[in-house]
Parts: sequence; structure tokens; C-alpha cells
Amino acid sequence: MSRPTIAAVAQAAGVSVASVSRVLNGLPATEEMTERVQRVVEQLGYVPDSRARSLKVGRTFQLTLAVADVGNPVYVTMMRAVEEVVSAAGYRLVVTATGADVVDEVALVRGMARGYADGLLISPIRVDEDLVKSIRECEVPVVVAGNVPARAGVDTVRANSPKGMLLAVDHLVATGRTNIAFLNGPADTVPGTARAKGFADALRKHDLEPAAVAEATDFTFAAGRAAAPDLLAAAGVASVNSSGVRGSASAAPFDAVICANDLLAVGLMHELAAAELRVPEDVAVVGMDDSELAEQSFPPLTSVNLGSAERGRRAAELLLARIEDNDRRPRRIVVQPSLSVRRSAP
Amino acid sequence: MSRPTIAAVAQAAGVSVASVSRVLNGLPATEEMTERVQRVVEQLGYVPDSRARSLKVGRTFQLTLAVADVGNPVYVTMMRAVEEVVSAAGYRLVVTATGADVVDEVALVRGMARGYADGLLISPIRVDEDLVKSIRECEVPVVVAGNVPARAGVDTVRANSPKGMLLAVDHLVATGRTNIAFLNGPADTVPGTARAKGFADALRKHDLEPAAVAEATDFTFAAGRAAAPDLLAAAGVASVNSSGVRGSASAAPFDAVICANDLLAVGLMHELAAAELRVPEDVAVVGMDDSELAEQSFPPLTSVNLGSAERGRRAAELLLARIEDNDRRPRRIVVQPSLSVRRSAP
DNA sequence: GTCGGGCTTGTAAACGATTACAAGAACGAT
DNA sequence: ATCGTTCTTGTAATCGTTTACAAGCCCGAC
Repeated sequence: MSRPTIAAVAQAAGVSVASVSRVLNGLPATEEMTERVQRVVEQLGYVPDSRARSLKVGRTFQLTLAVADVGNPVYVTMMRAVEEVVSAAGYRLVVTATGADVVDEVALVRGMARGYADGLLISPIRVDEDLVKSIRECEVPVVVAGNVPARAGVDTVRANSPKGMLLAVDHLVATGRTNIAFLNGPADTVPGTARAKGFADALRKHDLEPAAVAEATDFTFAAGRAAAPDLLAAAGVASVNSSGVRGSASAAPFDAVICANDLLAVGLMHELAAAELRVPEDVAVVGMDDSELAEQSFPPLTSVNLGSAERGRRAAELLLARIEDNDRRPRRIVVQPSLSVRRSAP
Repeated sequence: MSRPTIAAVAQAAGVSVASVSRVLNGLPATEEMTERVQRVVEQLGYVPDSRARSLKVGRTFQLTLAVADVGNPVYVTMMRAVEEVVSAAGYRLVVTATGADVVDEVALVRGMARGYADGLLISPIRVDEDLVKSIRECEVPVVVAGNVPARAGVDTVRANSPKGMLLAVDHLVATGRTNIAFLNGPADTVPGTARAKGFADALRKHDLEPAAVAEATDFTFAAGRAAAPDLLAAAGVASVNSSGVRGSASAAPFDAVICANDLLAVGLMHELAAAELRVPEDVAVVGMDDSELAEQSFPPLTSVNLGSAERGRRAAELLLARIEDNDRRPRRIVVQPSLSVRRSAP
């Protein structure tokens, strides 16, 4: 026997389907009607079909969260925050991994027109004209956690990574590190460019030259390890190119490294250890994102907290608000960073 | 203007809605019809509404994956594997965190009757009669990644953690460690009991006594740190209680620890470092799950690979198969473990 | 020429809910 | 007693698809 429908309940209770629906949705009904319907519902184990309900009311009560990589702990943090807000509002969360590829993202945004979700929260790491266009034209509300041009016409919640970068450099300089290297992720990504610029600006503010810059192929642990030799090589060149009077007692070609995210930082630390460089004695390491991994790594990683949890929370709130009222003009929220100092750069 | 419906397409193309539907679903149609419909579809940007489609065909093409904690890297591994299988089959994945609470799990399983997903893949860490009952009665196919009684009548894919435990103990003994402690997660969970028993059996097989056993309050990093003092204290007692002739040169109360998962192991290693115990020189540490964290931790963690990726993959395949044909009798698959040897226990 | 069979296409009935509208009941005011 | 108002309940339309069934057409075989 199949699941009972609302008609079955109505028949068993000797009332109309409309009455059953009303009782179930808490619309006014007499005491007796309510009681009667509820007994039958209980008895038959009736559960309304959300497919049918979706079709009629035009809402699925599902929201989609699209991130590049579910293995990146920063997205775990964000996902937790989003899930909390979203489920409190009675929505389910569909989590999708887009990979780093912008065409997948575009396909996803276009696909939202199918109506399986009431809104989309996306955190794109590469942005092109196609993506902006598809976001602007998307049938359902979209909120971007990240940086996207204003002409996309959507709510955005982004981090202030230049400011975060400055916090990191300030801290390193204040603790006597002036020979600072930078391990970036792919420079053709949105966070990659933002962080590169932030690093350059922050160093300029302190009248410093970069000790070395390298670019990992991805924002992952493996890419961080793989890029470490590049960084060391780049430093070799840089130290020759600049001045010869670096008086560091250690053999390290730089005394600090800032990494574009925590995974890269942890990957790099492994390679530093392999090269017999001690963290933080020889090289201080600073990550970005302040994810759970920063706390778990050894030594615990000093990391720039770019407010992922808050970004997730606020993005989710914006999305819910926009679903209620799509006529509000787009808001662009910037979340301020802070620095979590741990042992890798005390 | 709102989204075009199939009726709008039919009208614009001068054909019937049935024809449009047929073309879209690849049913036989003449060359001309196909071409004509597709042009109009293109032109109007028509996208079929999956809500309506779901209602009619009784499928949502969504699958739910329920895990206890999205922050646990073992679930990330599993999720990746599941996602791969599922999306290749044209399904979307809804990821839900149940927390460690069994009542949430029961509510989730019951809620599946609403029909927002075509199947459920659940990895419960606590199991009670209610959960078994709700699984057995669930309207949609369920596959359990983990251990659940056969009377639940569902496909299961589980790890062989006793065997895994034995691999760990064998390795430790083979490398000269005989004073082995065990850091478990909560003993009232399914993996907790299985691992406790596995540990006891494995030691018995080698005629060894446990050097210490402690139980963390949760399968998390923080709980691992918090439980470390208990473990050290327990070892103190244990070493007095057994024999005084342990000839270890180090001050460590045990020369190896097996942890019920990687997060606990990493948490413990932090505390061991704080207690000035070196890993692996003074204490070898073995984790379980062989998640990404094992590779990322420092020193890299020797870990029992319980086949999370394979479990995820096979569970997803079983679920898809059962959706196609719900009359197959339940299968119970056991995935065999292996040991990934890294520096924490070389 | 007619008939039957195979294709293609259209009409209309589902799917299972919500909800606009109408009808009936109850009740107080005149 | 009658009328109007308010409240409750039922009937039926609707959401946007898919699909069973029927009808129309073309073509070859008798």
C-alpha cells in the first residue's frame, strides 16, 4: 500500500480536502474539526508530499550552497554557519561542490531556473563575464559570498583580505620579522588577486620588499607542499637581487611567510620541516581563514580570521531576506578580519 | 515576465505540449518536430520546472546524505566519493548534519516520507530501537554506511574495525611497541563499542595488557585534547597495577597509543607535545580513518584506512541500485581495512 | 480500392497539494 | 420573522509536467 494522500485523510475523516489542508497549515478551524483531522492524520501516518506542495506554492524550502571544495576547512566553517541560519528558518540545505571551474559554476547558476531550490548562495573563486551575466539573470535570488562586480546586481558578503593581510604584516613586523615571503594560491582567482595586491600594499606601507613570492596551483595542502621549493628558490634569487646584508643567523632565505590560506600554510610547514627549518624560530608562518585546521596543525597556526562563519551567517540571512522580498536593492557587506595569534608566529 | 512553461513553448512552436515534452525527453519524433521545438526552447530560454516534473514522475533526483559532523574529515572523504557516484547518475546530493543525537536521526528518517529525496544514505553513530524501526519503515530506500542490525532490513556498508585495529596492533608490535594505550571516542556509540572490543581482542591475540584506556566525550579534536590527561593518568595507575619491570628508557607511561579516529589522534599529539613527549620516539601514535588530516598533521599520522571512500562509493551504488529495484534482498557489504604507515608510527 | 499496421501527433487525465470562491449555518439586530 | 453579517466548510480550479489513449496519416499489400 502506498502513502496516504490528503484525499485519503479527508475521506477517512469524513471532511473535505480543503479542511484537512487548513488544519495542517494552522488556518482557522473549529476545535472539533482540528481534533478530528489530527486523529486521522496520526492514525494513517499521513505526511504531506513536499513535491506537490512545492509545485503549488512555488517554493521548495531548499537553498543551495555552492563552494569550490568541500575538503577545504574554511568551507566547513562557512557551511556550519549557513546551515544553522537556514535550518532555523525551516529550509534544507543542498551543498554542491563546483570545483574550481567557472563553467561548472555558470551551469549551476543557470540550472537554478529549474526551480529545485528557492535561492543560491555561491562562493565563486573565479569570476568571468558569463558568470556575472548568469547571476544577474538568475531566476531565483542569489547571494555571493565573495567578490563579484556590483553590476551583477546581487547581495554580496565579502572578506576584507587586504586589511587582513595588513594585520598579518603588522604583526610580523611588530615581532621583528621584516624579510617576509608570500605563498599565494592561483593568481587568476578572485582571492588570489586580492591577496597578492593586499600583500604588496601591506609591505609597501612598511617600506619592505617581498622576500619571495610563489604561486601554488591550487588552494590545497598538496599544492602548498608542491609550491614550497618554488618559494625557496624565489627567495634565493630575491636575496641576491636585493641586498646582501641580511643579518639573519639562520640559513632561512626569509624569516616569515604569509600564505593565502591555511591549507597552503600547513603544506608549506611540512616542507619547511623537511628542509630543517624550524617554525617559528627560523621562519614564522601565517595562514589565512583561521579554519579548524589552524588550531589543529602543529605548531598551531597563526592565521588571519577573515570571518568565514560570520560571512556565512550574514550571507544566509541576506538570502532569506531576499526570498521574502526580492525588491530590496542589493547590499554589499564587508566583514572585517582579525588575527588569531598562535605558535607558528607568536 | 515569468518563466515560460511548456504550454508557452507549445504555442509558440505551434505544436502540442505532449510533443514538446517528448522532444525534451528524447522520445521518438520526426526530424522536423525536434528541430522546431528545440529552436523555440532555445529562443524562449525554456527550462522545465523540476517541481512539476517531480510531482508527476514521483522522483526528485535528489539523494540525502546524513552524517554526524561535517567538520570530521572522514565524512569529507566519504562525501566526495558519494557525490561522485551520485552526480554521475544525474542526482543531486543534499548533505545534512545530524549531530550525534539519535533523535535527530530518527526525525530525519521519518521526514524522508515527505518525498523531497529519492533515497537516504545515513551514517549513524548511535543506533537505538527507534532508529531501526524508522529505517525499516522508511518510505524511500535507505542505505546505512555503518553498523545496524540486519532486522532493519536495509543495505549496509560497514568497515571492519576489529580487523583494522588488529592491523594497527600488529604493526606496533612488529616495530617493538608492546605497551599500548587506547584513546576511544564515546563508548556508547557504534564505532566506539566496535573499536573498544577490537582493541581488547587485538591485544589479547598478542598476549598483551592495555597500558591505558581513556574515553573522549566526542570524536573531535577538542575532545582528544581534553582526554589526554585521563589517558596519562590511567596509564600511571595501570603501570603500577601491572608489573614494575617495564624497562622503557623514556618517561612515557606507554610507548604507543591507538586512537579511535584521526581527530582524536591529532588532539592527543598536541597534548603529548605539551607534555614534552616526542612522537614517535617516545610514543607512537596511530589514528583511524586515514582522512586527509592524517596526511596533513605533523608528524604525519599513521592511520588505519577503514575505506571511507570505498564505503561511500559502494553505499551510493547500492542506493542507486535499490532506487531502480526495491525488491532486491538487502546486502551487507564489509570493506576491508589497510594501514597507511606514516611518521607518527613508522 | 480498401484494409490493416505502424508512425506521429494531439487531447486530456493524472500527480497531490493549496486556495479562491461559493454556499450554508449560526446568530444577532431590526 | 427577516435580513445581514460572520464564520465554517466544501467544490473545484490551479500549479507545470508526463503519459495513456485516441485519432489521423501514410504506405504497402491484398
